[in-house]
Formats: sequence, C-alpha cells, structure tokens
Amino acid sequence: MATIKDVAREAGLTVTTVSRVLNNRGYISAATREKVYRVMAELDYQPNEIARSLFRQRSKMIGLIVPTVSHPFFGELSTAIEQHAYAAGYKIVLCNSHLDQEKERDYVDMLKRHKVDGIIMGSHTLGVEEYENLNMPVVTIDRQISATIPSLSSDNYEGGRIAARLLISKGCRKVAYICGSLKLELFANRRHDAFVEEMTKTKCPHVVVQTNIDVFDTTQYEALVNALFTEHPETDGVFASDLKAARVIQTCVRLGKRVPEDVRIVGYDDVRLASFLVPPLTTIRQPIDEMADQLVGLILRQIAGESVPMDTVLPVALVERSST
Amino acid sequence: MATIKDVAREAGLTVTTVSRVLNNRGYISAATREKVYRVMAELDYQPNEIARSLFRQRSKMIGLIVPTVSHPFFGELSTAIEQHAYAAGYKIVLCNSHLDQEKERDYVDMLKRHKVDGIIMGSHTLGVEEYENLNMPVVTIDRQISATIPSLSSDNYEGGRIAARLLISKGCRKVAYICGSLKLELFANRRHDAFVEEMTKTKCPHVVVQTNIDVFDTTQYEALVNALFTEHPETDGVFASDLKAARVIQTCVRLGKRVPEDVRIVGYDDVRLASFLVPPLTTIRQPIDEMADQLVGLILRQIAGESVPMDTVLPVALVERSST
DNA sequence: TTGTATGCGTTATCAT
DNA sequence: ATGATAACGCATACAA
Repeated sequence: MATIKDVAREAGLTVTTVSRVLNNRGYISAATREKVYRVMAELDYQPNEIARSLFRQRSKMIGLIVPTVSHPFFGELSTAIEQHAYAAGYKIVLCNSHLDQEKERDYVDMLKRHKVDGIIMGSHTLGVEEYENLNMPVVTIDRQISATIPSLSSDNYEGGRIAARLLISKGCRKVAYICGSLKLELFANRRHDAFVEEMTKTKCPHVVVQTNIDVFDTTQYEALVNALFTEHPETDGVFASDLKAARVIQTCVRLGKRVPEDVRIVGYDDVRLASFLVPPLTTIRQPIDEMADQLVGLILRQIAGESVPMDTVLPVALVERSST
Repeated sequence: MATIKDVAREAGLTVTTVSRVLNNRGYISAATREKVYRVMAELDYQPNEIARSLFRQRSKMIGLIVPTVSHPFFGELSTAIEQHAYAAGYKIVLCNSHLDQEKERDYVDMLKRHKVDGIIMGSHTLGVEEYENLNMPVVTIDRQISATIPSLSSDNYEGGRIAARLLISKGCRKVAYICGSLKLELFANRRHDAFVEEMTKTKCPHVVVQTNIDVFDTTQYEALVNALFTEHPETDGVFASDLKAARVIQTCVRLGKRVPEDVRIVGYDDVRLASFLVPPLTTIRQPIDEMADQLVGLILRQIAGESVPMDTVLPVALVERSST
C-alpha cells in the first residue's frame, strides 16, 4: 500500500507538499498539484486514516451500543444511525451488549481505547456514575441517566395516552398493558403512566403485566399471554410493544379469540414486522429515522464542543391498521 | 487522558519499561511491574489503540458490508458476526449499502483508508474485478465472485429440494417459487434449481416469479402476490424466503384462502419473524450463528496469512411449523 | 533488568 | 511556493 512518502518520492517532492495538496492547504502551484494528483492516481494512494486519527486526536468513529441489532427496533434504528453518521463522515463501531453488564462495561472500555469520538448508548445496564465518568460525548436512547448526559426518546407518555384512548374509544372494557420491568428509569415507563392514568380516569378496568421473559422464546411467551387470558378472561384490549403484541395476536388466535373483534391490540414502535402480521398491527409509531438523525446530531454537536439540549422528546403517531 | 508517558513519568521509569509490562514482554522485576500496574490504575490509563494500530499495521477492525441490518436475516447474522469477532478481539465497522453500487464502492474505499484488517461482504453490487483488486482479506456471503475470494453460504440446493419435497408430500398440485432476480450469480439461485428440478421430476406444475419489488412495500408486494393467485388460481403451495412468505400468508388470508389447508407455504432463512407469524411459518433454517462463526474464522485465518477453503457450504434444516 | 533511539503515516509549525 | 522537522502514542531493535 502506497504511503504519502511514496507519492512524494515519485513526484519528486516532499511529503509536506503532498500533504498540502491532499488537504488543500496553503499555496501550491497548479503544476505540482497536477503532478501530485497524477501520481496519487497512479499509485492508487489512499491516505491512512489511522495515522490521521493519531495526529488529529479524532477517530471519526462513533461507538454504538445496543442490546442487539437482531431486535427489529434496534436493527432499524441502527441502520438509520449508520446512514446519518456516514453522511457526516463518521463510521459506526457496532456493539451488541445483549444487556449483559460485564459486556457493556467491556465495550465501553474498548471504545475508549479505540478513541471513538462519542458513544450512542442504547443499552443501559451500568450504574449512573459509570456513565458519568465516561468523560466523552455520549447520548442515550430512552434513558434519563443524569443531568449531564443528554437523552433522546419518543413521546412515550403521549404514545401511552393515544393507545389507551384508542382502546377505550373502540369499546374495550377490560384492558392489559404488557411491559418489561418498570424499575429501570426508562422513558418507556411513561407509556405505563399515561396508560394507567387514562384507564383510571375513565374507570376502565385494567391490569399491568411486567415481564422479562424473552419475547423470542415462543413457548414461554405464549404461556405468559395464556396466563393473562386465564386470569383475566374478559380482557378485550391489549397494549404492548410490537413484538410482544405479535405474540399476543398469535396466542389470541390459538385461543380462538378473533382480533380485533374479541380482542383489540395496539403495539408500540411500528417496526416493519408490524405490517407483516395477520391482522396487520395497529401501533404507535416511533419516528425512527428522525430519532437516528437527532441522535447523531447530538453526538456531533458535543464532539464539536457545542452544548446540546438535555432531554429531547420526539412526537409519536398512531398508525391504525387492522388489529383494533 | 493519560498516555504511556504519563505512566512512565509517574512511575519513575521509561516508556519502554511500561510498554514491556503492558505487553508482558521481556524481563521485568516484580517490583517495577507492581509499580507500573499501580500507576496505571491510579491514572486510569488505557493504551491508545490508534497508536498501536499504526505501529502494528493492524487495526483489529473488520468491515461488515450488508444491504441493511434492518433486514431480519442480516440483523441476526450481523449480531452473530459481531459476537464472534468480539470474542476474537476484533471490532466491527458497520456499513449498510442498501444495495447501492456507488455507496458500496464508497464503503470499500473508506474501509481501506481506515485499514480494516478484512472485509465481510454481504452486499454484492460491484463487478468481479473490483472485488479482486481489493487486495486484502475478504469473504463473501452467498456469492461466488471468483476463484480467489472465499465464500460462505448455506446449502441452498438442499434447501430448495427439501422445500419442494415437503410441498409435494403434502399433496400440492400447483406450486410457486418467488424469488429475487436470478441473474446475479448468487448461491440462492441453487434453491431455484433444486426446486424446479424436483417439480419437473415429479411432473408437478410450477411457476417461478422473479421480483425486485421491496418486500417492505406492503401495497406493491400484496399486488404481486395477488397477481400470482389471479394468474394461477389453483396454486396450493408456495416457496419463498421468510419475509416474502410472510407477505404470501397475509395475502392468502385476505383472499379468503386458508393456510395451510388451501395453500401450503414454506419459507427460507428461519429468521425469528417466522415464529411470530400466524400461522407460524414452516421454513428452511439457515444456521445463522454457525455461518457467522465461519465467516469470522475465514477472515481471521486470512489475516493470519493462512490459506482457507474457497467455498464453504453449511447444512440447512427443515423447521416444520404450521404453515404446511 | 532497564534505557536509548527509531519508526509507524500523517499534519502543523517554522523556515527558506 | 516548497522543504525540514517535530509530534501524535506506542512498540521494537539494540545497547548497557
């Protein structure tokens, strides 16, 4: 692989001059500029970004830590993040934490050693101080960590409210909300808050099911939904994130319940999977591309030394399909 | 951020010695080793991997180019690849080509400039010579490029055969195979070959539908499947990759056809989506984790200067669920 | 057992 | 308009 030295030698110049034309800095005669370009083409020269990074103290890399890109939401979000980062000249180092604390810590250390310019955190298994001690540009997805780390989320509260109202307006008399643990300080919990508030306000009986069962575990998840309908047979409305909602649809069918006639189901996310289901899932759309755009923007502005808003909340929208 | 110099100064030693304990090379007294460790901990020293990369001419980074990680198959495969790479001390630079030729070329150049140690290519929009001129460790997913670039794929031929035989054994009399363009030299085309062979051999009427319509485009894709059933109303068996199969199920239901009673459907991939469908999709399983493992292994061995097998084909398996 | 000098490829500063 | 040199942070060959 040709280096700047090879180009300089071949062009009968010094590396300084070559570097100058490479970076369009200072004065260079049209003649030498031409020559340098020609030699660079001849030698198929590509500047070594590692050396550049070392000198500039900038890697042009952003670390992305997510639970796993095989989850549709994070897959779609990661794609969008990568696109926006690339458009800005940044590369993405992908890290799947699988929500393993040790792994996440490991990844953070690795990213620091590799001098990424910033980290987008979609996984949150560490303690508050650990994130605060990072001492570099960070932005978190869906979790409020502290007053010093900016976060981004969709309007979970509004989403919960829209879902609740939709179910009520469709005539549901007994509804369920299925979610992960409410203990972590995730913005997703606002969905729960709004949902319960609405239901309470309208005196609609409701039940909240917290679970950490892996939604990809077909058997176990079905058992969970089964239990819900056994304990609350009158349930005629369910709100849960898209993947969970998909499981609910499955189980309803197996139980001989019709969707939406007997049970109405609303998802959250609007991952593409939602449109593949039978019936296609009504859901609350998170603006994934916009989120990615903002996430990258928040990191980039921190890298540039600018100050950024602390908690950005993006609007959601109801996508009404056939499950309600 | 502390550098090796800071550690050396603080410990009253030279950088050489510190480097030595850092890399466990040569002789060092237990005393100084202790001291160095202590100072490193005090200063929270992390070796700068950029500097290391420059010196070692090894970035410990692998480029991964896929159409998009938001596609379930690539999302799952990418997760697995990242895990295996990480276990081997390598990081993944994520590139979503969106099957855009210019973009893919751009990504390849970028990866070369960043001195990644190898590239895993899951996107194939470039010409053969371009890949051959890469001049670095490469392995491709599902495409045979040339005699010099190793590839990895699942046993598409066997998968096509299993699917065909299953449909036949279930009593199908008129089947369809839906696929992307057969023009590219992709191993996926072997599915088609085997499928058609089996159908011909058993004299089972069949039709092949090639399409490049985006499977995520609900309306258009439904129109395509609609057209299939309009032109071939007696179709009672369909083989297509999981996402396409999901669309077929959807459209069948909309047309009032029962699955599997009226139409039997077999997918290919066994992405997790398959188990979420109603009915759960019978499909040919690609061994995603094993593929990722081998892919990473093939790259690593090339990086190590070892020779590797040219075309690796991994076995597939029938996962029988309820759509057949 | 530890230190000195050099180089990895690049850019910036200061000369000329 | 171009060149010599130092520096980015680290690891090695060679000395001592």
